[in-house]
Amino acid sequence: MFGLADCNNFYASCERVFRPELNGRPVVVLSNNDGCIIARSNEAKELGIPMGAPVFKIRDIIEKNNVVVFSSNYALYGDMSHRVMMCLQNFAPEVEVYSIDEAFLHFEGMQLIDLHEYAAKITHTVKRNTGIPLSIGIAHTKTLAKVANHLAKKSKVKSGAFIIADEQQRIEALKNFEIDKIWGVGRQYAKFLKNAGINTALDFTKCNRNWVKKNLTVMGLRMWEELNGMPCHEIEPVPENKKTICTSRSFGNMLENYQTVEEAVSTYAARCGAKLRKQKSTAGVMLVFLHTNRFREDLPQYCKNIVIELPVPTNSTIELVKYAKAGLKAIFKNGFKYKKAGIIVSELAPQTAVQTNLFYEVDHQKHNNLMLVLDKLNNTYGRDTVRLGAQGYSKRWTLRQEQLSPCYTTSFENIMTVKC
DNA sequence: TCTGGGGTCCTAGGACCC
DNA sequence: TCTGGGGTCCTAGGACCC
Repeated sequence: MFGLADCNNFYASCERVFRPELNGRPVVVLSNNDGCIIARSNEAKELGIPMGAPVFKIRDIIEKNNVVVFSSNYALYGDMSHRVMMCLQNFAPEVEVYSIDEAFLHFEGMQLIDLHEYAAKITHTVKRNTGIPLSIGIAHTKTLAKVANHLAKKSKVKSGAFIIADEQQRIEALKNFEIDKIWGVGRQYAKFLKNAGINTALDFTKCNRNWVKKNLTVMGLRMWEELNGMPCHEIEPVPENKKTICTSRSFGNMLENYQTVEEAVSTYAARCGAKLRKQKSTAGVMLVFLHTNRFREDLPQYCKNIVIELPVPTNSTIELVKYAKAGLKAIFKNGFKYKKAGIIVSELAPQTAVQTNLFYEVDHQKHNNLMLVLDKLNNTYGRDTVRLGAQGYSKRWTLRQEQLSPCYTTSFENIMTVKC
């Protein structure tokens, strides 16, 4: 059996762990730059606040109902996520961390006498140890476990668990399960399937196999098989290395000045370097992009990217920043108000297998040694403690985060305060 | 005034090979 | 009027996930 453990309203719940007086009150968490709603407590959902809504469009709901608003605090959520995942490791031989707030558990080889009891024990323990409420769905395939998890959340049973163990339960669960809630059915497929008269998960499982493959590709076919109880997706306890890495941000304010954009882009390149080194990869190709604010139809628009082939694959921040700056120089045009820029690195390869270039003069060993020290310092004392001059000091481009909570669990000062 | 930031996989079609 | 039969690799675009 597979279990899917999914934290309830994760970001909002993280904030509440350290502000227990907010229990029972509507809480929302915003995206970067305090732009959109990306997490809601149950009370906020009941007020009809939609997921993804730009916050300025629902300002009146927020004020009228005294909704508590937080900027996103990924240092906090990342650390809380880690605690939840560590706790889940104790309950199954194989655990796959699927996202910041979700994990698949594979109960392979376990003699589970009473699944309900065991699932309830998991949710209870995670809540007790971390403060985070959890729902868990258990079934014979990952896709069915996803369905079960949805039903666990919907039914609001105290244990937070829902189990699809036999054929009758499977049919019962799928009978009223809306097609667009299935894992793997997005907006386009939902529209297509509804047009074809397929409205529930059960309808879908009764479709002709070839028809499914023809119209929804092999992805759809796997979905169909999994919903019919035949596992296609295995558990992946060890995460694969990334094949592309992207660092991009919208700026807190629109930027016109070249120097300022260059500082931002250099910082994104440095961040890509750190991510590459973390998974022991080098990048062979870099893409730099830049664009104006597409929502401001009253302003002139500009959107451009450039692809740079690196002469020798690298993960050195010094080199990556150099190429990022060159790329930016090639695409930057004066006279526009820029809103967002980013770096995407690809053609990733293991850093142990770099094909060098006879005519390239960079001393890679020297760079590697330097990066090792740089990472060590920044991991210990905080991001960008040591950085390239190109990344700047002005911070005129940084995020807007007006409702940021303290990093309760990761900031040195906070931890000391709590202990005292 | 204010609109997020990451990723993956699959397919069709074109260019090229023999 | 008639125009072979295999392949591979690459890319853009479209779908999906959190």
